[in-house]
Amino acid sequence: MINITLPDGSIRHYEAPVTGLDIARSISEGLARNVLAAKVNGVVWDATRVISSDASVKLLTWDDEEGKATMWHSSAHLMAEAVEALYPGAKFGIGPDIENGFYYDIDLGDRVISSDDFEKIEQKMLDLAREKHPYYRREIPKADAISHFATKGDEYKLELLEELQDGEITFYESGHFTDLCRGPHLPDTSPIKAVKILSVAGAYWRGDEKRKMLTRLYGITFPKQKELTDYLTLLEEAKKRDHRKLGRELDLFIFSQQVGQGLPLWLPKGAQLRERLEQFLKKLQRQAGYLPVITPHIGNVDLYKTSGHFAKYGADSFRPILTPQEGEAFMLKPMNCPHHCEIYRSRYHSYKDLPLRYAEFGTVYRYEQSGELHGLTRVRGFTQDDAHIFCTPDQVKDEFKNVMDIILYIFKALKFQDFETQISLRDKNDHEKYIGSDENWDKAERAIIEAVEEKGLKSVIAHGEAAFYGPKLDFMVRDAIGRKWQLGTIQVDYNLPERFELEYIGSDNLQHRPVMIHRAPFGSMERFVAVLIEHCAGNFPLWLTPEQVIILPISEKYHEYAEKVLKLLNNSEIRAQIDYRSEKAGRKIRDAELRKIPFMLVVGEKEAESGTVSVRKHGEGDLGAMTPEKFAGVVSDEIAVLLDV
RNA sequence: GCCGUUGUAGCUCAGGGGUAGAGCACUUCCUUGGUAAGGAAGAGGUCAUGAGUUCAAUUCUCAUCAACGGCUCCA
Repeated sequence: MINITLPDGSIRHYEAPVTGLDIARSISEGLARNVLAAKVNGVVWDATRVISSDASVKLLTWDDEEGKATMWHSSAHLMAEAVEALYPGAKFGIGPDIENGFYYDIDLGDRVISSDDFEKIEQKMLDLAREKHPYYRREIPKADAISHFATKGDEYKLELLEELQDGEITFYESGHFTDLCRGPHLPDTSPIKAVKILSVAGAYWRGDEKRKMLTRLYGITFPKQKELTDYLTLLEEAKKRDHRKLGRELDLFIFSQQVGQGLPLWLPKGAQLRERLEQFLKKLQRQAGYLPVITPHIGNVDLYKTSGHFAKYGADSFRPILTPQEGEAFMLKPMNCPHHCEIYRSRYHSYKDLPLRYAEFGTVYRYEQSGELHGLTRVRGFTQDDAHIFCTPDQVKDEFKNVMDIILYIFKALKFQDFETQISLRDKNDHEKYIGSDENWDKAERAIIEAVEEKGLKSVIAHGEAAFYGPKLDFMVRDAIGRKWQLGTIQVDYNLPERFELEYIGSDNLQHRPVMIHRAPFGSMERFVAVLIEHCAGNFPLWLTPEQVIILPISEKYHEYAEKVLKLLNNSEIRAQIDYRSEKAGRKIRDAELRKIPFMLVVGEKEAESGTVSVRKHGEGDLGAMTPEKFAGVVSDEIAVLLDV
């Protein structure tokens, strides 16, 4: 007798060992048809795997993340089978499920797969799926596994096998494809009804740039054709939010090959947007006790030797600039912190001065590999909303929390609700990668973890992701197509104060070393604006948007009245313009809607006579007529609401 | 940097061994209008750059540059 506890707490009794599929059948045929895998005592298993003792079981379907993952993992095998059939002799690396679909890394020898080949692979997958091949799980001795792949000549699987212990090796077989795999998998291929190969890319074997580059095929599958269609529509919609596309359409920024790759040119509207963000943060920083500083765009190489940046990144930086006479070497500023350290060092400090918070919108230049550049999110010249807080060790946690408050306020004001936070700690086994003592690292890591806990923020801990000089807390936000970008960052640093021999005189009249906190709530203006564009699809909050209002005269006869309205609005600090073109109202409205201008004011005979404006709101439509004064009130009210968070 | 794809007008794209096309945008003219595109005419391109093949290259080959999708990297 076996007792199976289901998620609702009910217990079902079975005479003999059962599989997840058996349990599903005993509940309903419909469930049995939909079950993709079974979670047995918290571990995802094949639905066909025998459960021989009492267990709690959750049957997984397409509605469960783990059900989807199982389906996609099985789909990766299906794709591999199709590729093997179409490209005999292909060798296979790894093929996991991912957030949206799956991929498989394949060594095709001299052959190349391009997007033209996707259709035939999709078709082959569908043909194979229809044959309803079961996925068989087999436990296999290591020696047999090795001989299988040695015969096949697949060195990648052999390498993976080297790391596995005898007794924990399983093979999965479906159709003509056998793979070294931990599983779990679908009962058979039949749930895979809709297939799309999404893209092909190169990927280094085991993520190591020194090793061979394999062909990585990305795909996704669904149990229904409609879900695939919906997913593809979603992708199309996301593309419309792409900041590179909107940046051009809304005249925010451009790139020029003449100027150089990764060097954005901010157009007037983009510059206004960015300046407004800067002013917003500057105000917050004034209130929080930050002091502005300004430092040059270049710094002597020795400065970066002192900071340690030169040793770490010198080889991967823009080459130093030399003076013609003296032969001095200057680097384009890759970081603001060394400059700020020099400012701190320029005079004696008492503990009474601390914390000292130096803030600067500092433009830095970093050589990023050409393949890395991406719109405004990854550039070679960018402006950090940087600040460095010099404080006593006791002040670290409070200062850290104050910075978190600023970041959280900004995210709230801009409606970034679904951000993630990541605590990046060092890899304790890798001493090469970091500078500074273990003791200081421990102190800094503890301070961050505690501050995050005390703020009640949910976060993930990433070991080995710390900067070389200290641990950090990053705020990550996703772009339109789900890629994660780091925006705000707070980093504790015990190392630069050491390297620059920074000091303060304590109440004991002895010299002490301050702690430094690097922080940038936006991260970089470029990346932040990029993510903001995608986040709001170009419909910026009223207080930020470069053009708040456009006045649309019905005909030339009302230009004079339009100008009167404009003057009034400008006096109320509202950013408005007049569309003087000799176009019909419908046309002017359409263009203003496409430009995503929040308010349109239609003025014609009626309005001129009654001293009103007809207000139309972007995306909503006609709000009716009101006096310009009342409209100005509407605008300032809306801004007040947006900023009251 | 690596793998793959792409590069034709400001933008979106069609075309194709015999020195180029559309729509939108732009300019001018007509039109003076009421909540998502009024009409006409015009101007605009060394077909990314450089070599090669050819009687002839924007088209084919190669290289370079850049963009795009990934990988690696990211102070």
